[in-house]
Amino acid sequence: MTTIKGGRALPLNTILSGDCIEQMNSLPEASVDLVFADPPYNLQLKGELHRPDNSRVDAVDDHWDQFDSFAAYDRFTRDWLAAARRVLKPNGAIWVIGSYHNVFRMGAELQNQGYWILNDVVWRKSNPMPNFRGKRLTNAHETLIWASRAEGAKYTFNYEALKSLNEGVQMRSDWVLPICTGHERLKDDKGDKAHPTQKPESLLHRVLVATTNPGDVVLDPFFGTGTTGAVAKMLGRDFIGIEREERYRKIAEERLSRVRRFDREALMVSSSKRAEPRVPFGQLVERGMLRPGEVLVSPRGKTAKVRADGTLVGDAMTGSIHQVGAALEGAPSCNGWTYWHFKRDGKTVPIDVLRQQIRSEMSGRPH
Amino acid sequence: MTTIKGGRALPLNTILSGDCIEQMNSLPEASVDLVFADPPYNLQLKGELHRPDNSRVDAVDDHWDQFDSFAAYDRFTRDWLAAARRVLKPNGAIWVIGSYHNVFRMGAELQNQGYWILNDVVWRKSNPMPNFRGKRLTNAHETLIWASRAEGAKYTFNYEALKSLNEGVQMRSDWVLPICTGHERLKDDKGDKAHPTQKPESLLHRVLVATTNPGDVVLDPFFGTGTTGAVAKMLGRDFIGIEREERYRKIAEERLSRVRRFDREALMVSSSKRAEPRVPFGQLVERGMLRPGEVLVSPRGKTAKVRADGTLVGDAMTGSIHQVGAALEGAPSCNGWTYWHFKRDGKTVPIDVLRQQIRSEMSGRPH
DNA sequence: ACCCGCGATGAATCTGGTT
DNA sequence: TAACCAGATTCATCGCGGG
Repeated sequence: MTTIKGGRALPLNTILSGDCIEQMNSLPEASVDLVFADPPYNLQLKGELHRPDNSRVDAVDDHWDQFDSFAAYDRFTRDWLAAARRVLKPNGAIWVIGSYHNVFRMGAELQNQGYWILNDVVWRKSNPMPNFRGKRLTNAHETLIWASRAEGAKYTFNYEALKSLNEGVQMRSDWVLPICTGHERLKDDKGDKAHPTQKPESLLHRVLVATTNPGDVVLDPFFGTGTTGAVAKMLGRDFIGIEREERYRKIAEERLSRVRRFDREALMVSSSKRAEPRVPFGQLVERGMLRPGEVLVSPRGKTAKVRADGTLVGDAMTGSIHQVGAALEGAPSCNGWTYWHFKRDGKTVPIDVLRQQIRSEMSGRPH
Repeated sequence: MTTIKGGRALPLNTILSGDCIEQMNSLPEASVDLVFADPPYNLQLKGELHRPDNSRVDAVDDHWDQFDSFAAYDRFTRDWLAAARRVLKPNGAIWVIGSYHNVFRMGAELQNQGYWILNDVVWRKSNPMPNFRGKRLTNAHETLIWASRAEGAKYTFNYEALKSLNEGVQMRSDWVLPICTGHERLKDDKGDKAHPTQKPESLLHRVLVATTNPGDVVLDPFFGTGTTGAVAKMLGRDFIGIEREERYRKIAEERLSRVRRFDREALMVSSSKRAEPRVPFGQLVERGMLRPGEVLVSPRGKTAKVRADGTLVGDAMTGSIHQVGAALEGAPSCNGWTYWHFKRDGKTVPIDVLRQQIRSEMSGRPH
């Protein structure tokens, strides 16, 4: 348990029982970094059907019947998404997963509530169940939606880590992963599958590496047998689970007790340049790596002269390395660090090399 | 022109001008077999976007894609879907295509109106535009929804035809197809793209082969430059197009005049050459075949540790399996797959064995 | 004829810290 | 809060021109 402002406890790394909406509403607001939600779509709604105006269903037309069950599902979706939004930190984000039965309704409601969709992601199953009757296409994928709490939020995205996971190429919105089978698939006493829709750990691994950092709090309001919690624990994230069914909670507890966290070094992830400390160009001059008066050269042969204050003098233009580069190229912007080169021993070297040198001195450790 | 019951003419193989809702409402009810609709996506683009090389991205900023609010877009969606449903035959079906900006709203409204969703289909683009700022996943797919006019309708589905299109394996709900480029992409007088969102003929080919028969009537209420009509004509289906913008209608008319029935069949057999699928090393980690923190060994006894993002940590060096191998050997390059080994049951095994395992799971994998 | 390198481009809700 | 500005960021493919 961790105590946060207001003195209320955040029940970290535990599974709460009961209704997820009530439980989320009992948590302090703005307290979790990420929500991962795999809600049910086969709700048993018959018997509690009301139109929005509370009139009775007279069932002349099964179209109406359908409308009412969609309305009930929409109410449920609206309520749990609102509860999730309340507990999310301002820069938090959410993942939801579903199939065509429910994902369109979730996506529309996410937008209605002010969540800001970042990507929809297709989980392409490498080993789906075939369509036996040959009446439709093999349903070989599920859809995830990744959204920040609001437009403009500074969501977490470990771009470089995902690029590494994908062998150096930018990660796409379609992910090929096998469904959960074999030893990973939890069984009950009778050897049947313990949960009908257990998600593969590989899917959660990718989600959590992509959009959380170690120490983040991940909430799963439909915890089931605890895949989210298990992967969170492995990856050094904290989790909060909510699950209504006691039998799933028990299986999840047992599963979590067996999970071990990976060691700290393994959890470090490739970081982007953006995360590295900023080095002002002037420092290269101060340190004598470049001399005032020295001439820098662009790839296409333009030149500029270094001044003592770290500005450049080009053709009819003075300013930062970026400004002068942009002006010379007629471009909207320019990264002066990679644009400008200097000469040493007959070789032409980008000035970024000097920045790297300073950075490695600062960290004392090469990356 | 064909005359049907009630004496009203069905304007086959022509492009109607004007508002698609009005035009659909002027057609006789229950008269078309299939609707294919590629409506405005309601993209909400803020500023300009530049590629890393500073070139400007030519974005979809056309007036027809602008809506004031979700409410306005929802009204538009409700109206055109209702109009389409009226003109559909009882056993008719509809395809809509969209991205995360609009597809959830379309899917929900389809369900609300009593359409019966049969599949959602993912068009996985083999050559999408990358995410230039590294802030999200590459948006590498669009979503299609296939729905019958009502639950229980006897919709058309050419199961065997699709199976043969797919080298004898049941067609899945994810289709890998390139975007429309090269000579197929229509250009205007200035050599720029004539329409910002022209769809590839291969996509329409698959849709029409799957869910229509020769002689069926296909209606496209957002005809654009006429891809639906062109493929329908090639395949011996009749079409009705509706398009508001005169410049698109003119281009489509000209295009259709050049199309000949059948001349495409031979070409459309998907190229059988298929390279071995690339398996990123990171997938072995995500799938739990290797654990973060686990130590890999080289033939000459060098070691490195696996991280959660699929990179290796060696002596004073972090990077891909290939980079770290090359660095340790002082070689310009290194095939990490054969260089690195892991231990299981006392045996030392190259990691390439695990890659083979994944590939065999994927095999039989259709495109 | 064939190969290679270069430039162009595609439905995109695409920055973030400091002053 | 708005303005300013440093500076980080791309993959597959096609067409074309030169060798």
